[in-house]
Amino acid sequence: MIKQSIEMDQAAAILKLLGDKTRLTMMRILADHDCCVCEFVAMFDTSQPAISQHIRKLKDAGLVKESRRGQWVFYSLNQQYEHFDFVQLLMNALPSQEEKLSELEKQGKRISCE
Amino acid sequence: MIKQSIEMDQAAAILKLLGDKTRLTMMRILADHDCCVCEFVAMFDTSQPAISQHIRKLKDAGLVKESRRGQWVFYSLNQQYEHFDFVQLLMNALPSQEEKLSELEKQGKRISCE
DNA sequence: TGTACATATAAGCATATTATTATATGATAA
DNA sequence: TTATCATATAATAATATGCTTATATGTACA
Repeated sequence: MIKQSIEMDQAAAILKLLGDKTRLTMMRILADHDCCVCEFVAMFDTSQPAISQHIRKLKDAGLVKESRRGQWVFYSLNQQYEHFDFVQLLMNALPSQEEKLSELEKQGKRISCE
Repeated sequence: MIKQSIEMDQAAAILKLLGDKTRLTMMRILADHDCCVCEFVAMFDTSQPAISQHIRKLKDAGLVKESRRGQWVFYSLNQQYEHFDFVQLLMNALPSQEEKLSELEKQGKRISCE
């Protein structure tokens, strides 16, 4: 088995993207479940355009993929991403962000998208 | 055994630091051997002050530690760093940078510091 | 078709980042 | 003690980043 290793500039680019608390948290959440934009907006203390712009960076880099479901746009980790295993390794080293979602649920904001 | 998990803002801060090709490569090299500043300067295609400033960021964050040996300043990974295991996990996922050092050796620049 | 909701994009601004040049500091050795 | 080498710091300039507000797009539904 050949160990396909990531190159340094690619790794640096990924780490740079993940070196932002909002994006990193989004990714960690997506590692557990798909999420729609409005949930992220409710979850983070920032504006909808800011969220949208963070997501776009992740999408442009290929880390996440989108799927529209009616009015809503859901995002998920892109398992076809060239360095998905590298991303996963990282996500596994981070604490689950379940509370973020349960908070939403408490506020009744989770279901609003489903 | 309690799994001491890193917090998201700390993780993001580390990833941000490592999200720079020069710093990331430095760290990967240090994961294998201590290195002195002049070696880094010879290795990367950038100025001595630029290198010095990158190292400072890593040092300020606690990721590396310095030790002066005569005229030279050597750096090494700080194994006492609170999130050393997180850093190591990352380094292990990256390709060895041995060629960078062997290039130096070829040019006779490696020994210049020892 | 028009209104409402979800999301994306554009433009502008404040701040952060990184490199460069010039200079300072610190150690060694003649 | 002065010259030299190694490294750090300061000042500055160019560029990147991330936010905000305003607006556009896309979908659903009355």
